[in-house]
Amino acid sequence: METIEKLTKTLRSHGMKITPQRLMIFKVLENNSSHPSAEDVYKRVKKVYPAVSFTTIYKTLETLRKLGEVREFTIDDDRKHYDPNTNIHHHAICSTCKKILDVFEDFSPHVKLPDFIEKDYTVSGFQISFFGTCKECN
Amino acid sequence: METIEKLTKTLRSHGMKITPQRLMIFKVLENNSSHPSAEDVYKRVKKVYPAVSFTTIYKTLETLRKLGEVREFTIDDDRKHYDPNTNIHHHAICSTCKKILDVFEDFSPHVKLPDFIEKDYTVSGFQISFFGTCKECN
DNA sequence: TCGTAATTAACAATCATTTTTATTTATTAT
DNA sequence: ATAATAAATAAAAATGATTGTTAATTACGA
Repeated sequence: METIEKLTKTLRSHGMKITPQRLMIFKVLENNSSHPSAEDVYKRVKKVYPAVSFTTIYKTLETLRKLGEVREFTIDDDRKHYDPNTNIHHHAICSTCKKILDVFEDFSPHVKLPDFIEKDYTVSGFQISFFGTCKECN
Repeated sequence: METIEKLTKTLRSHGMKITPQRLMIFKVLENNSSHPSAEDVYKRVKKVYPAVSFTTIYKTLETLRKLGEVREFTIDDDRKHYDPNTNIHHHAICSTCKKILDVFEDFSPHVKLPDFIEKDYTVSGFQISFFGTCKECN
């Protein structure tokens, strides 16, 4: 099944409208694994859809997040980033160029959660951020 | 050696002035492991030092960060948080009350860094965020 | 095709943080 | 100890990301 069709179904099942803006923003995200900010998304969408507003980008990103279609996260940056890959994975961040690389390794078998967390918390998952410097910036 | 004395020495060695504001902000942080935001720090400092300005809090927090006296980080929140514990440790965040708990477990022996990161990145460290719900919010 | 509620675009507002500027203060040399 | 001065502070304005408001537009069921 096409992912865009899956989105269409999801939207419909939630009684939400299928608008060109939503489809476009979703498509832009699907083809962008560079963890874009709202502004990045806005710029890309604007190329194809010059009349789009920033408000729509923000609203739609929140909609997609609520629907579980994108993951929202912050690094030590002043803006939020969006990731079309909602599967569990981790990140390696270059402290110089701020580029974010995906790390698809599954660490859960190796990371033993401390007992006190298990007792006091209902842990739903964990996220590892590797810090360092990438090849290009070295 | 008192930590406040260590700070005094560090400031002096960097040719920086030892001001009551700096000492107070540092003290507030030392006694606060709840990962306060700049505003949290401001409120606490203001109780003892009512004339303090927000600017000073921000400037001083940046100063302390540059000196390596505090760690700055962001969770999926819209504000930065400050941690007086600069040793490597991890966090457990309650998605309901947003409280942040320290996790002092050393995971480095158990987390095998993927080869491609080792090759492309000079990894300086990693940080694990555990997500879930705390006892009180369950 | 029409009616209507949802969505959008435009714009204003907000919130955290940063910058600017004039005043004050900690320190160093006298 | 005092004065000179470079750094730090307070106050206020500016900025930049994000959110709220409102009126116009549009998707879609009747």
